[in-house]
Amino acid sequence: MVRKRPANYHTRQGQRILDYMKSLEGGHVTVNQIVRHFEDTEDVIGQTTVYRHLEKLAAQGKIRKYVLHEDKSACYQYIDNGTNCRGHFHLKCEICGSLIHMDCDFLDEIEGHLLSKHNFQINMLKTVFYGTCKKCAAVL
Amino acid sequence: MVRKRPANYHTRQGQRILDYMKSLEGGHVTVNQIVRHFEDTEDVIGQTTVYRHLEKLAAQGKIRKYVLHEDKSACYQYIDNGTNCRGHFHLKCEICGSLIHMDCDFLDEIEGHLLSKHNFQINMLKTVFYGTCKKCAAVL
DNA sequence: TTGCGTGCAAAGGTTTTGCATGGCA
DNA sequence: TGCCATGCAAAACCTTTGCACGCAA
Repeated sequence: MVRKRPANYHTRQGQRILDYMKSLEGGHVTVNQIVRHFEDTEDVIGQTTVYRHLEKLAAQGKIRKYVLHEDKSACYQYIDNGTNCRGHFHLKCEICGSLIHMDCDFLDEIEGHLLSKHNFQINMLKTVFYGTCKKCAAVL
Repeated sequence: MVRKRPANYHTRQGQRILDYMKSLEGGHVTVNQIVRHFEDTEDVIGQTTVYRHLEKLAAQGKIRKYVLHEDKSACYQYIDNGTNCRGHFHLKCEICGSLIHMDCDFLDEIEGHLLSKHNFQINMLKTVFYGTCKKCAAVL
């Protein structure tokens, strides 16, 4: 029998990474930025460790991973558990990077359409709509 | 003065790549798949050449480049100016990993709603709907 | 002939993996 | 003590660039 353990030891590195992600208050960072941040504080954490923690946190739903086109590397962002993200979609601006939470009844229409017409059960927690937000569209 | 020449020589490789993209009838391929395709036909084309042609074709608007999250490499798709210029949904099954691309008028509704109600211009090339496909839902 | 096209090789960058060591419980 | 976590080094990948040679016009 394969038992999947929680296996979440409390380590200095794990705690520091989570704390740092929280401290960003919604801002997004790349793995490299995280590594450099800890180098600056002389509290070095190996990049392999950073990758592995981010992967774990993303799987737990504590952070979200983005792959923005302009950047070559992925961006990660902490998700505040205080706000319940279950009932809405996320809009990610590809230009300024801001994440917009969309609470709207239209959500049900999308969900219903995909399920009834395409037999597809959408996962709202993971799905992100990419595009251009109001502010950035105005500048263009 | 910098003069940008058209500089479009007609070559075997360029023609074969364009023909192949057209033959896919809307399907996606990666650079690797293209290279392997020509290896199979014993009409080998270097991957550098493939990259450069795809870049050129994308700049000309003849093909579309997708950078999908989970995939490591970019996907390219021929754009049929007659029928296929509208774009489509991308549904990614989180269980079996299959990518479903489907044309549906509902796309316009989503686009319109996000723009009119939320001032958000969605980028359908980048947006992927995550969830569970029909087959995998049946197994669960 | 001119100069772009081609493709090998190598570089550049991100992410993953192997493995010996370190550290939590 | 038993595992998991860590992090160095190396591998695995994708994409771009340098350069000599090929080929279209």
